[in-house]
Amino acid sequence: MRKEQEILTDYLKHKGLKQTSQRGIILDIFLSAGRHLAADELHNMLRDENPRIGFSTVYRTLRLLTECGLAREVNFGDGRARFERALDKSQHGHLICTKCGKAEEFTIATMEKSIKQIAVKLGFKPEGHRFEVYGFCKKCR
Amino acid sequence: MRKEQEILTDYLKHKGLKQTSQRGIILDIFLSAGRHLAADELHNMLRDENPRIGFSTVYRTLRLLTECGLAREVNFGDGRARFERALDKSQHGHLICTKCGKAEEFTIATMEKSIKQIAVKLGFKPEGHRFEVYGFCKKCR
DNA sequence: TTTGATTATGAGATTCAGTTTCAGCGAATA
DNA sequence: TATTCGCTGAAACTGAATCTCATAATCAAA
Repeated sequence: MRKEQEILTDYLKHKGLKQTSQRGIILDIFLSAGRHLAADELHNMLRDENPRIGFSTVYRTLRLLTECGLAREVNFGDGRARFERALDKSQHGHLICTKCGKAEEFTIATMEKSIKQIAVKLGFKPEGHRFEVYGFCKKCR
Repeated sequence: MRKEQEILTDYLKHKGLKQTSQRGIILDIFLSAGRHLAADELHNMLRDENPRIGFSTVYRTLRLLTECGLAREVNFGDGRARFERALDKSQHGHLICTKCGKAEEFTIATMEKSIKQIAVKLGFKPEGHRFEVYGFCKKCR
């Protein structure tokens, strides 16, 4: 069993929730897909193979994956929540093209440290962050 | 006439748009208010003095202010667009308390440089960015 | 001024993503 | 296998944002 499936299983057990085929399928698709999927995009990807899985379930499962640390919600300012893999991925920022909508990732090693310093100075306890740069990608500029 | 009013007037003239009392009032309230106002919050602030100004107008005017560079749209992840003064304010990040919802600002002078370096390396042309840190503020931690 | 072209306004309707509801369904445990 | 209790899917609902349209207001020209 892949590590992510195990994490989900453990989380469900721990919370007294149930293992269902839908949850397994959704996790699989989520992991195999590229990054930054909106709930309805994932739902569309399921449709062909699993036409009986409803949007609500996809949505609820993405929430579940976020809760148990397998997914992370990101927002690119277009009013749709997107989800990306969270496990084994360090925090990073996104370069979002305002023309074609593509999102690239970038890491800033010093970013984490800077945040901590600022937060400590202001008595703020950081739990997570979001760093997005908007502009034009190589193709669209 | 304050500088901001002048900028709005110039912008309207330039675009062939019309000066209206509503636009003046909304700009005034926007400038006098604290930061990070949602459209409906601003609308509520108007209500007592100007019960005839509709929400649509507030909303459209905030868009207008954003267009002409007087306002900037910020998003704190709760699904509501907020607006803050843009003029004479350097780019900054926000520390957002996930408990009480309060947002503090912090400046990121060194971050600007990092962004530019990264963008250049990836062929990305940055136009603006958003940097938000979520956590617990001094009171709520 | 008055006129006339054109933009602005406000109330309500619409949209759209996200969320909730609820009547069965199905997984887990004994 | 029976019983319990969470899960599912379709549809209804929510709330913010956006659009529509009849009427009102602006402003440049006469």
